[in-house]
Amino acid sequence: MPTMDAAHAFALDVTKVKDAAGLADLLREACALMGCAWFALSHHVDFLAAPDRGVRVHNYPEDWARWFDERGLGLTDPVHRASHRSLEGFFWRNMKPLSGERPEDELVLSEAQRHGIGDGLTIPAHIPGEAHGSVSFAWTPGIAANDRALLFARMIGGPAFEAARLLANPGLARVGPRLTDRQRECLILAAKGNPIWRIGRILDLSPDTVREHLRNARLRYDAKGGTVLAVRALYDGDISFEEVAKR
Amino acid sequence: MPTMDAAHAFALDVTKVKDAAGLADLLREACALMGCAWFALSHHVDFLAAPDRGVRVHNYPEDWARWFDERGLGLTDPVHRASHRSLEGFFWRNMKPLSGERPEDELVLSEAQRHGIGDGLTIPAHIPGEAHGSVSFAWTPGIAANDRALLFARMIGGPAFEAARLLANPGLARVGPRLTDRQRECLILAAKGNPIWRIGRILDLSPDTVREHLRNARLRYDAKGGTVLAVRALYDGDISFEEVAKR
DNA sequence: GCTGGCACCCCCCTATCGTGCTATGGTGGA
DNA sequence: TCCACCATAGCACGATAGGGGGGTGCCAGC
Repeated sequence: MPTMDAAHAFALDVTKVKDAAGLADLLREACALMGCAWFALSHHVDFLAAPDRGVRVHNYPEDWARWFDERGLGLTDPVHRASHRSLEGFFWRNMKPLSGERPEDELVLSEAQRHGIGDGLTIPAHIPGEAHGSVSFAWTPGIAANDRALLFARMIGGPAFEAARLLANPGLARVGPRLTDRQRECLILAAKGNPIWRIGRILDLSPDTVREHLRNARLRYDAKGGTVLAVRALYDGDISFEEVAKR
Repeated sequence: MPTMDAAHAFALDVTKVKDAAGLADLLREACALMGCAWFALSHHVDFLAAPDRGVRVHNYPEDWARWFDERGLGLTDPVHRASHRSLEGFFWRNMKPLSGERPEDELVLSEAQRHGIGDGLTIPAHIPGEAHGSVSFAWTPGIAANDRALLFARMIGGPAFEAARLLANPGLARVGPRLTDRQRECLILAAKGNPIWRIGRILDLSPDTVREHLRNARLRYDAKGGTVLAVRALYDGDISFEEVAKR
């Protein structure tokens, strides 16, 4: 039975996990409490065909995970899409209005069904300017996710994701190409709307140097222009809205 | 006593609230269950000296609210800052490592204390590319926020904020200057890195028209350049990361 | 009937950006 | 020692954006 005490214990334990396996064990236990078959905690990192940033811990069938990955569903997946539009956690059966409809969705859901994944629920996890993700629990076809499980998932989802975040990047829990300090400084000023010459004056650099830093930053993100660079750096957490907010 | 059943009831009731007063009543009840004195649900909308976007519901002393507003603490407030760096909810007494230190913080906290606001906890609420906010509960000085309250707040924070979001904008739950459709289309394509001439080709418009739409969009956001426009439109929810993600 | 907002189109001009190439000095690891 | 990476700086060119004009037609609200 999922209880507040169990959630409390989970929140305590999860701060102590050392690796993904430990996190998986805890999620498996939580899963058992809720009577569900599957769990999946994942960063949504397909944004730039990301290499290995972020963490994914799940007990889905390997077949399904492969099918999912081969199609690069990290962002297109209806559950992930819905989780980008919500914050409170939702049942999959209720997510259509959140994610809108896409022709491929039907295929994804039926394929999941084929792999023994029926109804489920998802707790979104967002931090402004950092990697996004979600924690999901799913049941075998025929069993409906219930309210109590959703409440329980709400209690443990945040801590679980926070733990994953720390595992992904023990240092500052940031994901992404990680610009150099100078590149970040230049980018932040540029994203605030400063022309290059003023960035140079502010940082006491030659305009050409600033241009060079921005150029290298663009290279890292494979971004054609300054706008794309800013957007991607924001999404990936190299810069945050707070830093870019004009003050 | 905050229980899962109470949280469940809250989550049901909160979907039915019609106005801010109704939401306040529910939060007051939740507050009573947790034994706390204060609640505050708020969008963090000081970003652009925002006029009236977003919702704020609280029972803080008027004096304190005024003091807070006069200083424009919407973004600078240490609790809000910390909530921009976390997702799982936190006790105020533990938030220093999250928010970093600023000299003014001491003043804010002691001023809060002076108004009868002691320890508390905050549940952050973020949606990529939408308004940020948080739900906080606070106790009178001397009483410490407890774990059970945190768990309870985790269960009700999301639904409460979601309700506030819908109140703020019954239509699509979006906050911000709301660009016209054409402006949005142009901006999205521009933020993907397309040069104006290509945007024109895609939308079957003259480049000058595209330029015109972008110009008007910039005017609305009072944004100097395209980068600033994209960042602000992202922050305010006129466009979302998903739309801007290269595909 | 007027005003305002929106979408649409056209012109010009200049500041800025994006990019290609080069080069130096420092640092840290293999 | 050498290589890789970073920060710094410079130069030159073409592409682009941003800002300033000028218009048209449509529709809603007063």
